[in-house]
Amino acid sequence: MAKKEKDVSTEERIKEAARIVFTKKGYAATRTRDIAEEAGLNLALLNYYFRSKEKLFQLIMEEKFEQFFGMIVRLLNDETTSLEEKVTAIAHDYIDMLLANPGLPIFVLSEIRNNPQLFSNRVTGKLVQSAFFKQLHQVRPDINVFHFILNLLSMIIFPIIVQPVINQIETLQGDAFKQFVLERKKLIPIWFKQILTV
Amino acid sequence: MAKKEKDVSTEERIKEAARIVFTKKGYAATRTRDIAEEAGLNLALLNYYFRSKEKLFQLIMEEKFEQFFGMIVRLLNDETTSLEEKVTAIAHDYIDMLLANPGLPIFVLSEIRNNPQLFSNRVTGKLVQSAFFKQLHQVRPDINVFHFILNLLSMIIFPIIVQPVINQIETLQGDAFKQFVLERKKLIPIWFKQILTV
DNA sequence: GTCTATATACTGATAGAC
DNA sequence: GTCTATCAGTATATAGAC
Repeated sequence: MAKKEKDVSTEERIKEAARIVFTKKGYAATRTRDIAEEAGLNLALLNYYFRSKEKLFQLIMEEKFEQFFGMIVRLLNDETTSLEEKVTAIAHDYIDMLLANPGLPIFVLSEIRNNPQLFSNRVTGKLVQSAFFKQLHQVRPDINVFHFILNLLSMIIFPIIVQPVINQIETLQGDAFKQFVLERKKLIPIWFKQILTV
Repeated sequence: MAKKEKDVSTEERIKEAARIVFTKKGYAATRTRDIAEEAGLNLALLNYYFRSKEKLFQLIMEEKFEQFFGMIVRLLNDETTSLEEKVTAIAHDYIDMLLANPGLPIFVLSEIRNNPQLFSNRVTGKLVQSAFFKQLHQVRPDINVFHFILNLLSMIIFPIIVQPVINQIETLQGDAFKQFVLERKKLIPIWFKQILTV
């Protein structure tokens, strides 16, 4: 019995609280006291485990970066699937992930705005050389294929970003919004195929 | 000579500085000192003219809301234009406005996230009853037409939101990004027509 | 109207008891 | 490891001189 596994470790409880509060309010608007309260723990424990707000944030930020960009990069780089299969897979998997983490896109993108140097070109470098990029170029060599990649990601991510606005529409509140986004799993591959047609 | 028109009034200089700093960093990360410095004025003048950071922010926020939502709502509500004309006009006018104000979407959307109650349903109410909404419904009565409205706005706004990411791509830096977005003025109406096709 | 100096409140971080 | 109490630094806001 090396470690008594009660529920969750204090360290993990703080991290989970930090995920929630940072994602919801952003770095600047988050007070360390908010995180401690969310975790149901004492404020001093944050510094005991993570030294500073800044260090704790960097930890969460790396996680969220990987969560936001990782799946896309892996799916676009898959050498074994067709163009059509990639589009279907991205629409399906990414929408599921975003519905589970609706605050993720606006959090990552606004923190990049606040601190552009946080963002390396690792991600975009992989994009340019991706299998998806090459496959698109074969279908439409006449147009900069970034247009199509952006269109695909736009149609998937943008509705999640504007969810607080859409939720004001009476017929798109609560579960209706979720259903609306889930419909797009099937529709986006169809639309994407249509815009590729010359 | 009612008013000596030197350059600009102190009040307007503070407002302009506030527009720049708030849009760039968001409410929480903005210090009143940043605004004073940006305006080249003394810190105390902010409170002299606007009472508080909060009041100054609300002023700027209302402006930015109108800037972000106003043009869309007016164009969508235009009873005199066809569906196709509306799409062309939105793509053209809105892309120009966003290129002149690239920080606008992420600012407005992240402040709505931080403070959802700031956002009334005035905007969305008008959307549902808009001419655009009705015209779309005539073409595609089989699908929730919000899908198409969102697709249009996605394709226009999303590239601006992810500009800091796209700028990491070597071939899309500086003026190349601007040219890339300007190409979309012509392309988006074409794509939009294609996804409406059954 | 505009400045300097300062009051007041808040926030991140730490010391020290348990 | 976890808590209470508190420090030090910073931010908004104001008082008062000019």
